[in-house]
Amino acid sequence: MEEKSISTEEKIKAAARTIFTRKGYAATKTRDIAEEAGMNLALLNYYFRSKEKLFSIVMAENLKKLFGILAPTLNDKSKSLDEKIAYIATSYIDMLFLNPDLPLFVLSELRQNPVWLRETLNVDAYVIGSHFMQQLQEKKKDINPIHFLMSFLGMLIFPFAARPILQGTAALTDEQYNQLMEERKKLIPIWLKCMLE
Amino acid sequence: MEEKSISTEEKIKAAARTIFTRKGYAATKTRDIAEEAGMNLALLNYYFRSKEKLFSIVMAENLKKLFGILAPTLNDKSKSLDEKIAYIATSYIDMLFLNPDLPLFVLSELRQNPVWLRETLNVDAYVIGSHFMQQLQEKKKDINPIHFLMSFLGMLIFPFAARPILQGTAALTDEQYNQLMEERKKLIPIWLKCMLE
DNA sequence: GTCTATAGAGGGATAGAC
DNA sequence: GTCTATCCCTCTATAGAC
Repeated sequence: MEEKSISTEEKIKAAARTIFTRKGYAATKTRDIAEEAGMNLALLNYYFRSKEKLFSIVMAENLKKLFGILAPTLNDKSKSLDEKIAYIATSYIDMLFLNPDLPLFVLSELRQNPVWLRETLNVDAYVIGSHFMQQLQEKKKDINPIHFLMSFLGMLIFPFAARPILQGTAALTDEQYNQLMEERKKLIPIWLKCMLE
Repeated sequence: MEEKSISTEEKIKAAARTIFTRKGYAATKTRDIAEEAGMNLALLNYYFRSKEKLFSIVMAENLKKLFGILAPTLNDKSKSLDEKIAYIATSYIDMLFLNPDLPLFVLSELRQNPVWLRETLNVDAYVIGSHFMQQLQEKKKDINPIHFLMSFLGMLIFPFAARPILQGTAALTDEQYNQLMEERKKLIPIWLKCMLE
């Protein structure tokens, strides 16, 4: 409620987001978060009741970031199928550039605790039942549109989830990796178009 | 060295594989492994020196399972590009059916500790420098073949990594999910062929 | 080889001074 | 609001009986 408190609370939340998202719930120590935030451990429990409470806030934010981008575009009836695909490919890769740890974090933690999905946002309505999925179904009547959604997201997300492996084994510099991801903004829509012919 | 010991040792290793692969290193308690193995906690440390030692064995096995399938086929010079793709799609999906937690486990743990890759198997030589990659390069001279590898693996792996989300949001029964994965054995090669035209 | 009991460290949470 | 000191539980690892 005080002036200072807002800044401190935000600092803790930012630190928690960083550490939790990078290491996951179990591997994260509250002491690490405090250190990252540049302050004492006791403040975590002063502002947020517990490690778990802090985590749930971070998780909700991350889920929103990961699905929030998707839902509005998927249901934008003014956009054609191709336009949706091109727009999502670009904006999703841009978002993943800024939040590279997000996909693996969400996939891992959600596997342990699938409850989150229902509680925070109802993805089923806005993703599975979206205008985008209807357009896919129309275009390819004999194939379940979920197939295309899985492939689309897989092509977008996998290179970020597997970045350490890719860079390690293919000996890619950061510049080379970044350039590849830039190229994918154009390539993935081309590929999807071809898959839908 | 005794007769009984082999069985017990294997039981522990199997339990460790299950729990570690499902929950990751940090979230796994040695007590859980002991319970899963149906025996006492002290036996873990009798057969394997520590939690970490046991983990490294499981990790090595999992890495081998995940990449071991790939390497021989990727370098089989008697197989055409299309044959390689078709064979890998089928065998990889079959393997993932049996080990659904494998990809997320390896991706997550490797992110924390990229050392593993170099130590256990040199993926760079057998995957990045494979005959498969050469074939891709020849077929599409103006596109980095890593793009196709990323998309191929993404399309194969993502549906398994995201299974809880998919099943939860799309309200898929296990049968429906399994059928989708079966369909992908044929669809993914068709899609890749089209991407390579 | 297998068990029970316990040592010892680490980490989440709180008390209480300022 | 912020800090130090500390409680207390959980978890890994080991000692020692059988």
